[in-house]
Amino acid sequence: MLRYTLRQVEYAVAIWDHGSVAAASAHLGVAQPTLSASLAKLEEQIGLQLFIRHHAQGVSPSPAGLRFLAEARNLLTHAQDLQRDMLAAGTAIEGQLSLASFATIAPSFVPPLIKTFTSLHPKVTIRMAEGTQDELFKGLRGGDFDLALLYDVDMPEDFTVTPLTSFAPHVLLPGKHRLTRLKNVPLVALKDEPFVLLDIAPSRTYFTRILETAGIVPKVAFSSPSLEVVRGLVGQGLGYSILVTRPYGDHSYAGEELAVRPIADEVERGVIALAALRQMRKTRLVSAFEAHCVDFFRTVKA
Amino acid sequence: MLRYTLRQVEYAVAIWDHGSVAAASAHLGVAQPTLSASLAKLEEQIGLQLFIRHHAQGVSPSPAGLRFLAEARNLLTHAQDLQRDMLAAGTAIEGQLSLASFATIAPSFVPPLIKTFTSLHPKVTIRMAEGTQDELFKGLRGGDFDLALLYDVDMPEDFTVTPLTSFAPHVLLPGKHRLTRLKNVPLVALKDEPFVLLDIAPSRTYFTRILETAGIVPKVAFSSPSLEVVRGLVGQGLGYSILVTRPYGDHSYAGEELAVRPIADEVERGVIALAALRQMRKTRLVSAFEAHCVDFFRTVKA
DNA sequence: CCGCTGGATAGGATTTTACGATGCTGCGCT
DNA sequence: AGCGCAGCATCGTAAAATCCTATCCAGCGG
Repeated sequence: MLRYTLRQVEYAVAIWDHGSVAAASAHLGVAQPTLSASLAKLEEQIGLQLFIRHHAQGVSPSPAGLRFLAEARNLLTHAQDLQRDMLAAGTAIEGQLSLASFATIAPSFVPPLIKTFTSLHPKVTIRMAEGTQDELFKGLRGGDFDLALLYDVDMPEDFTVTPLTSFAPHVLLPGKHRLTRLKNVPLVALKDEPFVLLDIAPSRTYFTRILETAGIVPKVAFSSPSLEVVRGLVGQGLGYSILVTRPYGDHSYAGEELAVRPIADEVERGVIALAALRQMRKTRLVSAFEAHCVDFFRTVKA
Repeated sequence: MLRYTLRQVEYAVAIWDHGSVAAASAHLGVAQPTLSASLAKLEEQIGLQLFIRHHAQGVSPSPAGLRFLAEARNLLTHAQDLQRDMLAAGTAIEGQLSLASFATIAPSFVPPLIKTFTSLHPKVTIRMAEGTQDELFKGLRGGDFDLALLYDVDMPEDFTVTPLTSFAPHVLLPGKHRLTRLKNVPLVALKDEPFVLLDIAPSRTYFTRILETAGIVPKVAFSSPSLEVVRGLVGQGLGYSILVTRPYGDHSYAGEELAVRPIADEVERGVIALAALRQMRKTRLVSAFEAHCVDFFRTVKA
């Protein structure tokens, strides 16, 4: 248990600097008896007489006091540095931001977001992480991330959600599929086709809900948690898929041609949002990044 | 002005270490609401949320909190180190002692005193200084010295004095002086001899007082603040002197023979003492050295 | 000897810190 | 599904710390 306070150290060092209790009192804007008592108490608590009192002539450090005071000043600056850093961390836009992103969203949006934000605020560094929705939730709740970029689907109550933009899901077909003739694909047309499901929460429930809302029971032929594996499977002609994320270039990793078609029906759009733990008080850095994301997607859309 | 206390930091770090307020409470022996309130206040004062609260599952640091806590732990160990050092400085026999000595006493006694003390307490270092009585007083009052070794003559009221030993003053004569025939020299025999005065306070008044008490008005032919210069002057046959300090070997620096004779009269002895500022609370190191000096002179005399 | 300077003390108001008791909420067990 | 448990927050209150104003007291200088 510590037996002295930073306040006491602060006062003692000020008395040292000014050579007298009275001078320190004037300089600190604290009553002289306050300093006198504080010093007496500090001396009692550390069991060391710090100053020699000269009547009407101030005080001077004792030999042992001198050693304490030198060290005490170090401690004081240490404490002041910490305070400065922390006040800055709460109010300035600098330091580290921990951003997590849903795996399929990250590649398209995180790099440009970071690029534009850090060029506005060069003193900011951003740590990135990816994961499934559950991992993002866990990370936010566990304090691993400040913010998470994800789809606004099945969000628990303890998060705040800031919608950024939305995308209509599309049908993904093998390049040579007969339905590629259609400009827009009605969901009923997929009724009997084999379905390749992107199997990550919450995408899984989102996609099946779209189909079931249209009265279709999807025939899940394959499923994978990897977007690129799903695209590869479709490319191989093993079925169709319904996706929101649309990488640049309509080819799978293996090179097969893919066809992307809008859905003719009115369907629930995939809403990309920024989530934060509701109970977390946001630092200015976090708020600034949040605002930046909103801006970014507004200007991208326009 | 610092906006947080070491106590708050201590508690916050403990909460971090134990993963929950309740666990920290049990470990610190402090009521849980106390920690809870202390933490809330700290968070408010530094403007940062440090922990995320999990209902019935403890707390975990937020991303920003983690950075604070890491730094805070450094500060805490810094503060604890300082406290440990200072408690040790007050109670253990280690660290630095600042010892001043009256110039003529130093050469004979300071080296053996230090030798014996540091061999008993190897962790002690001793800084030495020499000076005239006035310089010793000033240094003690100004906090430059812990203790001063001096003659107990004309001591102001604001010092404590610990007598260590005493020496009878002696008459110093040129080697060939006619009075060297006497085994003891009565002071009246010096009545018309030229006197060489060791002119340092308080020796000056001490020696003249001895002579005047015997009804003699000394004929001061020469005076010098240096013991060895006085001995040299006597060696040259320029007069006699009265001294207390008696170096080994009865020759001056220049090599002239000197004769030392006891004083036949009953005279005031020169009392060597250890002085400290009365208002100074003594550290254990200072007390130990004081006790050692008393011991040392008791055994030397025996 | 008197006034000035500067530290210590006294008394009292305010703030802080601590406690016990209790409330509230999510998790896990039955 | 409900219930108990775990764990943080809140409330009320007592004790302690902090700070203020007013005053005292001791050296020093004129």
